[in-house]
Amino acid sequence: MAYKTRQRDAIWQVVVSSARPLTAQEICAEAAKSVEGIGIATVYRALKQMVEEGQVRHIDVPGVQPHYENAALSHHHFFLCEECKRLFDLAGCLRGIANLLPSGYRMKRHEIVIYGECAGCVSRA
Amino acid sequence: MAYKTRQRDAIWQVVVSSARPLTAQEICAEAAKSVEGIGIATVYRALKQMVEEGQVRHIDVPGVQPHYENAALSHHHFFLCEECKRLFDLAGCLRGIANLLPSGYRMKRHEIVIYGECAGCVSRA
DNA sequence: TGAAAAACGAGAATAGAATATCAATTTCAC
DNA sequence: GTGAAATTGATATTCTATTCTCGTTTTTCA
Repeated sequence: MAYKTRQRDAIWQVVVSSARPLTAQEICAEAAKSVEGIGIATVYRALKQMVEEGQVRHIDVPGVQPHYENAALSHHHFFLCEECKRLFDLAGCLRGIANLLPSGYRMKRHEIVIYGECAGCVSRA
Repeated sequence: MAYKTRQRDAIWQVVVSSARPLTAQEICAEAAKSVEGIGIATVYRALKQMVEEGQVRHIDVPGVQPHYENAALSHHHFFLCEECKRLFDLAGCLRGIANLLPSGYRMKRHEIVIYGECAGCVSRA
């Protein structure tokens, strides 16, 4: 049985209230504001469980550590700022992706990642 | 100065004559057919140099080891077969990718990866 | 309230790709 | 052909995100 703990509550709160995907480190740092001294192992344990239970999504983008976000968010893709290395959500998707497939191939899912500079870094430059 | 060696020739030949991106391991195994006993360190060294010199492209797709391919190939994306774990090239691209960007964001490049089953695995199933 | 089960935190251990090391071999310019 | 410089292959080492270990603490529920 799963126990309800201050640590897990804090981790969950951080994930669902974030406007963008976060790394385990970022989640740990943010959760530490509510639960002082929370350990990174606890964050990994909780995230792993939440991913298995389908509440949290694990996001792998080349070039940066894995990120995590609320799995309830609708289908979308990501933007990686090469300047500040932060990952952002992109709204919407594209049509015609299946047209890229050679005949005989079956598509199960797809990922789109855009690399560049976020608004903050563009204006700061 | 760079010396021309049997090993490098073999590695280069494997890369340019492959119909799809290969991993360092695959390249090593394939190159071993021309140069018996070629070591994995040599493959990594050669690939690293070729990437720096712009002849070879380093491809990072989540879930599989890095792959390498001829950098002279025109812009395209990738398909990962979740059954046989092989990576394939997809011809062409999509329009309107920049439309996904929030205002103020600057796109430098993009990646599209489709996951599914390749023709071989579909027909074998 | 008490006891069993689960979770915690700190730090050690793991794993796997990539790099470094180094003696032996190969390449190249002359 | 010769010697300096580069490369090779085997293996040790590094690196770092994640998991494991384990003694302690917290949660749950009768």
